[in-house]
Amino acid sequence: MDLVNQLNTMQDTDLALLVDRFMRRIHFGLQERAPKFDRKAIGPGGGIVLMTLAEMGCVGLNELTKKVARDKSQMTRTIRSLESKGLVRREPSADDGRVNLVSLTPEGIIVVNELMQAVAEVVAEILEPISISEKQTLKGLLARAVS
Amino acid sequence: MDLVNQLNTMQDTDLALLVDRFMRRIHFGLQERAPKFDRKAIGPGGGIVLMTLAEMGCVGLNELTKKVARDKSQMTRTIRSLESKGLVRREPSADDGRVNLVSLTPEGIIVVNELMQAVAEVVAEILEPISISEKQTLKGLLARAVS
DNA sequence: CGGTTAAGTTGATTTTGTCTACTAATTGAA
DNA sequence: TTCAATTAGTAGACAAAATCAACTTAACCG
Repeated sequence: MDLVNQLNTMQDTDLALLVDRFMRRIHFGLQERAPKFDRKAIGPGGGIVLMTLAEMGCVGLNELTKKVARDKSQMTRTIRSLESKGLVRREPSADDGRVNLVSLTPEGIIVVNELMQAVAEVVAEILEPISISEKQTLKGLLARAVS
Repeated sequence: MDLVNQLNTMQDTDLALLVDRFMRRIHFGLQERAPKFDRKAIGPGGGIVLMTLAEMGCVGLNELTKKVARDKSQMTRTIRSLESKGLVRREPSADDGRVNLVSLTPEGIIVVNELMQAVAEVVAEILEPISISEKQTLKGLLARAVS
């Protein structure tokens, strides 16, 4: 790594802090609005799973776990909780007897739509100081980084 | 809000997921390297506080709490833990008898430097697919958003 | 067939987050 | 000046999430 790269790397530290603060602001923003959309008390953990399911469709628990970058055992419990609330459905895969396919129920779709609207509002609020084209840039960069 | 804005806002949802995944990847990256730099077992919570202190210098607990966007009572406990490890120091403020000023000790500075190097490496690794100028853009956008 | 790997579950433990109540110091206005 | 309201910080209790290890079952591969 050359000198320019090294100097640049050292500055990346605060990027981690920025991302953390971004995350926390989303969190607080959603918490404020929770009474309006979180009637099922899904919480942050459940919310991320639901939104990821909305993105991925019907998917095995393990694959879902990798996507959200959390622990398998925790995912089992989160899914069970969402299932008990009627928001997701599980069915054994026909192809592979080990995998349990998880997907949103019709009610889950309603709930995740309400959630996503709240998330969109909160994010829009946080990103208010930057322009629309900059938002696209930001999203594109993040997507390339974490893909 | 006009139609274009509204459409755009709806897409902001996945930005929250991207930020979450980014955060988790930093987390896992650091966890892998933890044996190499986290000799004091400060953990994620302590790490964020130490890095924030490195950024802010000597600062009251309440101000620090607002910066990292966490709970006051939790911050009290985190600081106490770091203090017991000799990484931070507390002293009552001369100006205001209520505030406890927190700052890094010399040992804390050493530890936070090691930590920041690890963070920088992990972030650089995650951001490997994007160019240096794009990193600057990303950081600038995030800074403007969460400032 | 038998060993190895992968998916998922369970249990135990720790770390964080959250909420309420509290003390002490400060502020500010009658 | 005095007293009510606010602010900084602490403590306790509890809930949510993360972590780690052990285990079952199914699939894979030689």
